[in-house]
Amino acid sequence: MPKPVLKIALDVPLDRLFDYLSGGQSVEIGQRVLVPFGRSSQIGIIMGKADTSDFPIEKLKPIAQIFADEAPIDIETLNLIKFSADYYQYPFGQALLSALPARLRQIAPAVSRKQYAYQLTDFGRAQTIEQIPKRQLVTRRVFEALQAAELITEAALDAISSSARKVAKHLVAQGWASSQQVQATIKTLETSAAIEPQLNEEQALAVQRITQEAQIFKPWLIHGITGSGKTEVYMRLMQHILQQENAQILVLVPEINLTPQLESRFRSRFANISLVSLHSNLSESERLHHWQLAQSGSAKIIIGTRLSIFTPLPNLKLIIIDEEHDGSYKQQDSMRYHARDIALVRAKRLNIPVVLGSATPALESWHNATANKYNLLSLNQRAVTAAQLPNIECIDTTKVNLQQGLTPQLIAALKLRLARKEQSLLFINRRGYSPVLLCTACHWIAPCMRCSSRLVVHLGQRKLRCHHCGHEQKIPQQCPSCGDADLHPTGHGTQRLEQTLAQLLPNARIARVDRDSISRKNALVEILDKVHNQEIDILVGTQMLAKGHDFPNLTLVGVIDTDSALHSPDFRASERLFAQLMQVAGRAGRADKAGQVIIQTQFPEHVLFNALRSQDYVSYANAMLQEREQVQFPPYVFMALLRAEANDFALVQQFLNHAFKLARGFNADVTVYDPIRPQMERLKGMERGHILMQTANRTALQKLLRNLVAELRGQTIAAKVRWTVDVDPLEF
DNA sequence: TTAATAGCCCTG
DNA sequence: AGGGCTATTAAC
Repeated sequence: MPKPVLKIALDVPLDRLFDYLSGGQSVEIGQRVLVPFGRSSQIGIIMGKADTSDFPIEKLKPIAQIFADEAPIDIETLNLIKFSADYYQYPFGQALLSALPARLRQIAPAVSRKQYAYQLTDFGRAQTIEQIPKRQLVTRRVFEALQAAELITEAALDAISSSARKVAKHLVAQGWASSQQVQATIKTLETSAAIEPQLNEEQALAVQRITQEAQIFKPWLIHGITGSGKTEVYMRLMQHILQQENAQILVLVPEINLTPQLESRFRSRFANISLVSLHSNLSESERLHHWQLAQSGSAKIIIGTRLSIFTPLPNLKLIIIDEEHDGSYKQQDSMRYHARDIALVRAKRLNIPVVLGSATPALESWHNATANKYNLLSLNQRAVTAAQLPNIECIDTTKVNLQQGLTPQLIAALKLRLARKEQSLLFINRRGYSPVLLCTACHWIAPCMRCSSRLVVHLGQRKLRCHHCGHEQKIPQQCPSCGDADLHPTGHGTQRLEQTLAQLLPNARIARVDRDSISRKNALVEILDKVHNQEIDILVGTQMLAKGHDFPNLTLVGVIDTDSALHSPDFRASERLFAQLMQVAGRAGRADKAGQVIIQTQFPEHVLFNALRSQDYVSYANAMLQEREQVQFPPYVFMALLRAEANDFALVQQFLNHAFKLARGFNADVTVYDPIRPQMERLKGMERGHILMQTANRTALQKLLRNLVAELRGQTIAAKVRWTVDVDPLEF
């Protein structure tokens, strides 16, 4: 006789389970159900079964529906999400439901697993590959695949390219192929795997050491300079792990911009192994489909962004975290988890290795490596032996005459590359035309009405725009403060730099890469293709360009203005800047051509630039760690923030003062600082404030937060503000 | 958190 | 009495 009471997790901000009657149906833990809740319905997950309830049993409602044909979520995944919800002080039900694909959170549509498969029509069989233009590579490969096999499923098409489905549909429209619906299975193409390059000594050693201990929990930190071939090491490890039957591997990547590259490298190396990606650019049904392939164990390699750390993976044997220092592993809303930290927990619980890779590890990770909590593996040689490290120089902008923000040295270097038919990259971390609109008469600066920020001039659209809240307005004709008509866009952004370059170097072919120019889905890929085909001479862009793109003919990198980060009040700003500059510098001279990096700055003697010039992450990291230890900042202490915001700052103040008194009373081991305002005092019309809590004792902090949150929930003042706890915050 | 409802002041 | 507002409380 099945137990009558079910404990169910729901997507509600109440940190507890709800009891329902099973109605005599047999159910499993982890199964998805539909239940009546209040006057509506909710999707829930069964977390337990019991004979009785603490709630009056006659008030319990029966569940409305069990999704019995779906595989339940396994206990390991449920426990991992439970741990995260507890650690990050977030309601478990919400944590759990938000880890599922959106389709599984919706009440209406049943799960769709129908899939299409394609085959050539008689007409299609009569065609030859020569009829497809050489440049339509994907179309050619799809056509070849269709010729070779009787029936090609969508999963198999995915293995060719992410655009292969579209191509197949196009072939149907042309009458070359026909489609039919099939049972969802997963087949992959048998194609010849890409050739494996020779490993250098360091790479070989890294692979050897990790594979020797591949059956147990061990965190590895691969510190490899740009171009040292980290990806090749990952792939050898994956090959080794995949020898175990059914083994699954999770590869975390920071952002979706990076995924297609890594994905295609993995696809060509592991041509006959099923690989899926999980990221927010997928359609809802694709995401569900990939997630289910992962959950069923049929997908062996899973490449995903931070959320994929919570994907059910029945045979997970290895976790790889690429660019582990990247801030996008930390979620900045709802449950503010850090995917890298959760990955460590997951690997430990499964007793499997976890590999972190970076050219500039996060100081937290570096600290763990020097303390022997992580095993450090260094790759100091570039994998292409001919490739040399770039020559980095700083130009003092206070000592030369700038031409539209550019130093003569940088302009000369750009001209030289043009003459040599080599490519250049200019890095400027400010999009738009200019960061401020200034009235030269009264020094009024256009502010955002909803945020404590300045509006950025976007000349192309003749608009002022707030980069924090998205607010847009027309550029005023005269100063709203003094009526003067002399309003000047001041400072440089990507658009202005692009325009300046076009004037200075009229023959250069220039492309700009920032969030504005690549809003279209394929725009970035198209520009990068053009760069590869030598159709672009100069790339202008923001940090988007810093990541993982390999341009063999790029020999010059110019860095325009990063000085503001040198003196930022955020103690992590210099760590981020160093990582970013190391990364952009690494874009120069990857192949056999020596690269040059020119940094324009007012502070050429700054220690950060000295470390950068010698490409010396290690000594700079050690110096930063020493500083952090002296002033007792992370990783030497643990921090948590209680953040609050409301339309009315008085409410924020009232709430934080109350919380402050509570927190002070809980635990003397934790230092609780007075409520303060963050750098961005106002954001999207909300007044903000926070309390910082700090301690060397993580357990004490956890305990305090648990008590504090429990106490605050349900207090009247807490209902009047929006508040969240941020454990191990990255931004203040 | 949302949403229903209890409580309160106001008008008529 | 009932409209309109805010504060309180339940959600299984």
